[in-house]
Amino acid sequence: MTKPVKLSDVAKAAGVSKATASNVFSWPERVRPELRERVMAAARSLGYSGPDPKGRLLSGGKANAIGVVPPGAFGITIAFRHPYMRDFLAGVSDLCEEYGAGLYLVSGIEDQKARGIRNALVDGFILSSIEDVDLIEPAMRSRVRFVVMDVDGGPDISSVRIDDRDAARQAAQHLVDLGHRRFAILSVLRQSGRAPIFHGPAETRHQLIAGYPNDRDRLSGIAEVLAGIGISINDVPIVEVFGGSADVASFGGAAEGAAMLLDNAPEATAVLAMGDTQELAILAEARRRNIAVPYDLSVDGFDDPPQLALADPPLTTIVQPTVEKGRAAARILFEGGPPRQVVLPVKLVVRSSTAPPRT
Amino acid sequence: MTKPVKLSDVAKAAGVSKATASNVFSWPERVRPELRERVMAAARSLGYSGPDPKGRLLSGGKANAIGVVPPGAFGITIAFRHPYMRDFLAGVSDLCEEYGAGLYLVSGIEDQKARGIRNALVDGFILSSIEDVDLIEPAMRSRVRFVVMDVDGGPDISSVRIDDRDAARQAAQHLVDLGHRRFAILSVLRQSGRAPIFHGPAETRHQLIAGYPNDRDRLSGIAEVLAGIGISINDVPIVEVFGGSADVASFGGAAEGAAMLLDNAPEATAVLAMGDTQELAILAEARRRNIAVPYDLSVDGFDDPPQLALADPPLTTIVQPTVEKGRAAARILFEGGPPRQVVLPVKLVVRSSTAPPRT
DNA sequence: GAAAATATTTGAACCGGTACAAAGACGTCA
DNA sequence: TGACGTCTTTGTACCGGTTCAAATATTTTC
Repeated sequence: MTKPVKLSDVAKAAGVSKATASNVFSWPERVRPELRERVMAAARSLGYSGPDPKGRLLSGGKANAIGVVPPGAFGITIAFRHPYMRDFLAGVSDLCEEYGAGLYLVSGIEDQKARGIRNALVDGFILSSIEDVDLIEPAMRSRVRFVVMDVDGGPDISSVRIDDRDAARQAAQHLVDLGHRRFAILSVLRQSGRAPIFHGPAETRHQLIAGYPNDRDRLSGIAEVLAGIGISINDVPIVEVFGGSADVASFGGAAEGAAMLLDNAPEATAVLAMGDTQELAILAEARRRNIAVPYDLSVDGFDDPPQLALADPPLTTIVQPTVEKGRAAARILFEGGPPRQVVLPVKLVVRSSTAPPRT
Repeated sequence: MTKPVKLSDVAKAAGVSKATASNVFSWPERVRPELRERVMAAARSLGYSGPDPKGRLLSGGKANAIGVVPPGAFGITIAFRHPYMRDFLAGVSDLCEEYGAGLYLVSGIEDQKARGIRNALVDGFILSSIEDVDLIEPAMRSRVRFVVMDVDGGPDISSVRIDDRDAARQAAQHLVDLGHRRFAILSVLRQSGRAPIFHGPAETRHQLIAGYPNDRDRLSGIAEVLAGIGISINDVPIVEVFGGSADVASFGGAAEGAAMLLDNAPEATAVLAMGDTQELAILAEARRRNIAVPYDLSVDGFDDPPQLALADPPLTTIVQPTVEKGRAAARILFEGGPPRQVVLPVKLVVRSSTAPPRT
């Protein structure tokens, strides 16, 4: 293994200073053509193919890449297997291409992630999921900019998220417009391994619920709409359940939660499921009980992996602008400037899981 | 913007040498606990959060990442949108996760790619497509290892590809077994913008064809099987056509090529399409002419994007072990050692586009 | 033709760490 | 007590470039 040629070797061979040799590659127009050609010739004959990015990087340069920290416990591979992540990253990659930057996927699961963040050679980060909130701390320590997805980290942290409250309003309003008056909510518990929790009537429900701010926002959006027709959110039965992934046939604990909800709220004509997994779980549980969706029960949810449209019946749901979320996050990183908080609008897609109540 | 703290600042603050401070972070067990704690305390109070990867990288370290150069003219975004690339990268990412390394997607289209390669901060590369053959040169100049996909670059270049000849044998044998005797071939021309070329009877057809070695291998696999039943490949009508992407509704020039083939080989009972786009194009053209597949014409192809299974009728085709290709390529990079050439087996998936000839 | 303006080239100081041999500290054994 | 082995710590030389002010050439200007 022969020692690799470096810039100073070329400079010496061409009889110029290192600085000049450097200019030949990085600022050719600053060097007299004759000399430039001499350096090039030397480089060619030594087999030098341009500055090593390692050196360039250290010397104040940019890595010319942004990093994405994939969510959850599956590591990088989820980036290519989960429909949401694929769309999201497609958006990120659009901007990377536009700015001629590379895209780096940070490996590591669980506690390894922080290490992955510290060691990544990038100019900025995207923490791609709400599950990464505990990575905000290490990300702030790292010396590069970053953007958090789905969380409002305050004015000092760049973030991109959807308008959860408005999303909930749209979903709830849709059911109200259909004539529903008796609701039940299957909410999200973001703690793996926790059993479903049933909440009967209670005061200030939407502040007590154990979810993330996003989930509280959704609840308060629902509360707002229901208040408009004289219903208090405090009277609506709620089950919180850890959802797992909609990709997993079992839906994690969501199946159990769905059963609990139907047990405790048999009078409901409409269920607001606050996640895609939850929505699929309710559908499955309803089928098991011979409850016809949407005739006996309307189901409306959040998020839209392909399964929802392919379900039977196709599920009404709130659709996130997933690709646009990726674009927005990357844009913040590339454009620089002070931290920004971007809130993107969502869209209610009415399919066939909602209908007027039977009565 | 305050100047970032560096290792030497910490060392000074703790009253130790830079080397000791470095050890505290990289080889803690080499430093006496008392001193270690003193350095850590200094680091904490200065807000230093561990060695900057930039410095570490330059100093002989590894980037701890491998790069993938996406094929074609779409840049990175194809990595998340093209079914083949998604599967391939899922395989690559499996290995990255296993080795705790990051995955870097190199941006740049066309001639920008070489620059992207030179500037990428990675320990190794995968040139992910046969379309990247012209990048082998720049890749060799770069100082890192690399693997080429789908091409046999000889013993000095690591490569991963499928057994094209055997794939063709399987496809041809399948048609022969069904009883077909009159064949036509829709081959691949890998030059964008070229018009389809019709090849009537000619000598040593499979050597003259203008394709890549892979396509020649496929032709010679077919030739071998046909020779077994007394048919010379030289008597089989062939159209070569640039395929474009199967994602594009128009199939690029493939539609034109399909028409040319059916015009010139009306007697054929079976078409061997040498690419997925070609197969879809033949199917579409047959439908336009009211030729029933598979009753009037059997169609067998290579590669298996989801469209093929969803086509009407579902298409018989050769399926590549796409994920495994990604794994194998990454494995070569991670395991190191001398260049290796990996050839993976393929599988014929019989669906509904092939049947015995009508006669 | 000389001073002034402009274009090139260069030396030296970083960029932020790691590696390794040599030096110093400490304990052990004869 | 002195030679010797083991642990720690340190000085110094890289890793491979970029940058910038100062030095040197080359043109312009009058």
